[in-house]
Order: sequence, then C-alpha cells, then structure tokens
Amino acid sequence: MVKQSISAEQIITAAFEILQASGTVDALSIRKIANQLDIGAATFYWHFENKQTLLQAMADNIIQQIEIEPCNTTLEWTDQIRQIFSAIYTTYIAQPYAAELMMRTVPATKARLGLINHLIQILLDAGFTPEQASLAIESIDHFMSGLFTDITGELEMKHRVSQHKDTYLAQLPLKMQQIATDNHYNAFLRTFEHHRHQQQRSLEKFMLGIDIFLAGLQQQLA
Amino acid sequence: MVKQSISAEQIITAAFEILQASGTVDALSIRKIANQLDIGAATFYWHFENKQTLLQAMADNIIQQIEIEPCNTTLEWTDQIRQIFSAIYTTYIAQPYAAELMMRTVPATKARLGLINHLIQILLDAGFTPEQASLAIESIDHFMSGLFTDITGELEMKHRVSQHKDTYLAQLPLKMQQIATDNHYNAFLRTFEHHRHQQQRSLEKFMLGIDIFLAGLQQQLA
DNA sequence: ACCTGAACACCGTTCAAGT
DNA sequence: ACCTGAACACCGTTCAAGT
Repeated sequence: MVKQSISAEQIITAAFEILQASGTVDALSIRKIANQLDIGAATFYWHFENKQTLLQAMADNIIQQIEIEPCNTTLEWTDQIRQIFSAIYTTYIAQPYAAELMMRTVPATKARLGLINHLIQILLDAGFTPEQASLAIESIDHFMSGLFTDITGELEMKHRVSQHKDTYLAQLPLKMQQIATDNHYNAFLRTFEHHRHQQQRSLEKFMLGIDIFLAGLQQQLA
Repeated sequence: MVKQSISAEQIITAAFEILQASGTVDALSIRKIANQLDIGAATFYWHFENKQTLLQAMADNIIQQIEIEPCNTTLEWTDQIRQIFSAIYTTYIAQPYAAELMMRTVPATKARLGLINHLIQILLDAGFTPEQASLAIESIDHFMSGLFTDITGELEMKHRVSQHKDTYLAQLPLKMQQIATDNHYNAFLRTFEHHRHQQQRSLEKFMLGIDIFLAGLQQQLA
C-alpha cells in the first residue's frame, strides 16, 4: 500500500515536535521522525539529502520566526542592537534547542545572512570599522550560544533527574557544595546559593551581559 | 587468556589520544577506546560507571593542566582576570575538544571549583557584589564556550572537507557569498573576505573580546 | 515520483559467565 | 578482582526493489 505523499514541511514539523518534547538535537533521530509520520525511515532520504540538511532547514525556519522591527534610525545604535538580541533571545528561549541548532549549522540562507548583515550594518553606521563590527557581533553571538548551551544543559539535567533515570546527576549539586565547603571556596559558595535560588528571569540576566559588552564597545568609539 | 590489569588512567589516556585524532567528543566511543587498549568494550564498565563519568574525569584532567600563576595582588583586577583567561585559552586551544568537554560536564571537582572560586574572589576584592561577580564570570565563560564551539566546528568542517567525504559542506562558503551578493548584503560581504583571510592569531581576537567586556565591567564600578 | 524492507556499520549499556 | 562474548535497544545511511 502506498502512503499519501509526505512533504518536506511535514517532516520539519514532525522534527520540531519531537525536539520540543525531547529538548536536545541528539535525541532527534530520523527513525523517530519516520515513526511519527508513519513512514519508513528510508523515506526520509527521498526528501532530504541527510540529517544535516534537515537541521539547516530547521535553523532557517527558526530565524524566520524572529520579529525584527523596521529599522528605527532615531534609536541609539546600542538600543538597536539591544532590541534585536532581545528578539532573538525571546525566540530561542521558547524552543531551547534553537541555539544548538544554530551552532550545528551554517548560516547559508537568506534569512540568517540578512540578520547578520543587519547587525553589522548598525555597527558600521555607528562608526566602527568592519573588523570591529564583525568581532563585536561574533562575540555577542558566542556569548549567547554559550548561555543557551548552559540553559539547555541545565534543563536536560533536570529532565533526566525528574524521570529518575539518572541518580548520578541528581547528587552532583550536593557534591559541588561539599567540595566547595571542604576547601573553603567561600567566594564560590556565596554565589552558589544565590544561583540556585533565583532561576528564571534569564532575559534580564542576558541583557545585563549584553549591556556590559555594549558599554565596553562604546568606550572603544571614544 | 587474562590481560594485564588496565587502569582508569590508561583509559583516560587512550580516550585523549582518540579525541586528539578525531577532534569531537561525539566521535569518541567506548568501543574505540576498548579497541585501542585491546580489551573488550564491556571492560570499560568495570572502571567507569558510564561514559559521562569518563568525560567528567577528562574535563578535570584538562583544568589541572592550566598553569595559574600565584595570586599577584600588585596587579590590577582586570589584568588578573586577563592572565587567567589567557592561560585557559592556551590550554583549550591545544586540545580544541576541551571546551566541549567542559560544556558537557559539571564542575564537581576540586580543581574546577577552585578555578571558579579564584575568579569570583578577584571580582569580589575589586568591589563587585557577589551577584555581579558571578554574572561576570559566567558571561566570560559563556563567551569562551561559544567561541570554542565555533572554532571546533570550523576545524571539523575543514577536516571533513579535506577527507573529501563531504562535498555538501565544501560548497557552503561559496553559497553564502552567492546569497549575500544576490541580496546586496554589503555589510556582511565587507567582513566576510576579511574573516576568510586572517585565520590564526585567535588568541588576540579572544583577548579583544575579553577586553571589551572588562571595559564594560569597569564602567559598572564607577 | 515516491516509498519500502533489509542490510551495513556503527552506538551505549547490561549481564551471565569465565579466570 | 578483573575481564569476556553475546545480547539489547538504539543510531545514520544505502540500495535494490516495489507501485
């Protein structure tokens, strides 16, 4: 019996659903996608060259979701940058695997290159050299990537612990505290408690990091 | 026939050798390690609880390699931070999988917590609050993690292309240039050429990023 | 044009069994 | 105490064969 035609879009949608449930790109497999769509795993390869091309398509899909407001030239360049990264953050945090997707793919699409171009243009207009502009945007991107890897990792850890599959991971925070106490790592301990209590409102934390970086950049212009 | 006892250290050493050759943590498998040591794959599990614990041990091993100079209190706090991250960078860049190892593990060892404690202490002494200090160190760490993921990714890409296994990856930079040209992404194009020509001397690039961040932090103190 | 089952070469991990 | 082979439940990918 022949199935109704499956489209590439359907595969992407199914992949997003699985990713939303599992949380990590590693847990996304062609076999799971095929299962979800009730097709054979081999069918995937008629629609996509390989897993990597699927990831490319998914990454582009996410970038297209970002709502960039029309270029407001009355705004300070710092606020323009802030606005865009705030929008990126909001999109990424809604699907925490987004950053991992970006890191595992190459920005070889119109949407992704357009976003990079836009950011660099803002810095060029502000008076930075192309080298400075490129370095600055890359640096903020790296910062964001690292932050999200951290967030995703912590989410995954909590996920695994709550499924009580992993008792080893569950006792690691306690072990950290134990080691820190034994060695009188007081500076660490003072921030550790704080870190475990706050949790949420990470957008503010993210924007604080961005602000520090932007303040440093502004110094560079003077 | 019974083999001579294999030690945990031998497993770690073999794992590092494989990682040095392959470049990515994903390409490190228990079977490859076992093969290298001429033991059965199951033997691994007598010495380590699982793959994760091996990674934990390897990550700690790398941090212990970092040469931290004795705390020089005559130095500015900015220079103390610079010195340490420069040392970390040097250690990481010699084994580009190092950063990935850190991101995939939890700092639940004396060496790793000691390093974090040391960094936070410097900022506390400089007059920052515990929250500020913790956020600042985390941010620099995220920046470094993102940077190294980028470096490792690019290395792996070149590696795969040079083995001409992956013709798809090989033409991506050209595709990027094509898209950018078609859409008049001139700001991007101006930095793209530059980016592809320079290559090396990434330590300076890294330190430039750190410097911008430190300049922003200094502003926060005033 | 679109889909399949079977196969290939891999994973991490477990476990009864060996010495 | 230390190691083994065989098995389990997974991967990504290929390919001849079907409709």
